[in-house]
Amino acid sequence: MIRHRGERITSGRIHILAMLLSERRAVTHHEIEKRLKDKHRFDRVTLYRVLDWLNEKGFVHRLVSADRVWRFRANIHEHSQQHAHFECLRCTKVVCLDDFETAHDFGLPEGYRSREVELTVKGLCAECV
Amino acid sequence: MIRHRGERITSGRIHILAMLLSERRAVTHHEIEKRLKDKHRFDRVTLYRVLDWLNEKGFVHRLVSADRVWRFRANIHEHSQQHAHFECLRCTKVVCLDDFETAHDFGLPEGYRSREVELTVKGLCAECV
DNA sequence: ATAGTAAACGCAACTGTGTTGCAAATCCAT
DNA sequence: ATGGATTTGCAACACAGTTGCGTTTACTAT
Repeated sequence: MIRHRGERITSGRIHILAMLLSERRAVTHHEIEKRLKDKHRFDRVTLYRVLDWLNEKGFVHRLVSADRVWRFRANIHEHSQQHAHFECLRCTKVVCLDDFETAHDFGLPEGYRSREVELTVKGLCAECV
Repeated sequence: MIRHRGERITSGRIHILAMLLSERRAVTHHEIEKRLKDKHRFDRVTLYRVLDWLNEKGFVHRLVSADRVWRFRANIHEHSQQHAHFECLRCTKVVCLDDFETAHDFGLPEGYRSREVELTVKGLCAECV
């Protein structure tokens, strides 16, 4: 995937992107570190840099939830300007809701320009209900 | 307002709530500190605690934006479970959009329960266009 | 294959937000 | 006014994320 776009390949990028692709939730850097610790041990900084890079290149997207921690998720629909996420109020898990459509007219003030829309639904996930 | 609800009054709570009520944006603790520095100087911790308290008591609400900083805003419509915010991608200003209605069915997974909905529109504000 | 170069990595040190423990100050009911 | 609970300020801390820099790695040109 990465080579196909003519980008530089490193083992970090491969493992991290593969892990994110296999995961349907948005995950924190801790979760990534933990899941990859047998395969490859990364410095925290490297992890952040790889994730930023993946984000910049459009392979993943990044979101911040109520605990103020970045979470990352592989992009399924590229170039999508709409994201919807569910945050569990109890276990803080974040799930991406891929299929949503919004009414687009949310009374923006005069002169304001919308570029991206993010919808966050907070509640309880199936395990925490 | 605070007394009316039978809650304890302190000068911090008064000044901070008054400031938030007079402001139509969601503001960071820095902005609050700056705006109040002639009237009253607070310790950072006190500010956070007052803001948490105001949030718990439902006088204000709290949101985290892309810079991972809490922002606070006085509640206009109490008990509202829907918030909409606009974030400027250039100046990171946050404005609350009070009038929005959502289509309510965002395909939550089986067993998930929605309790709060937050819509964030990212783009450029009038000054940054 | 090999050498050279640009990019990526690891380490250490740093920044900034937000939190905790505790003693001193303040609020408010009596 | 006074006593007891609540708030405040200070110092120290926790943790996510960042920066600088010297070393290593990936790719390119030979």
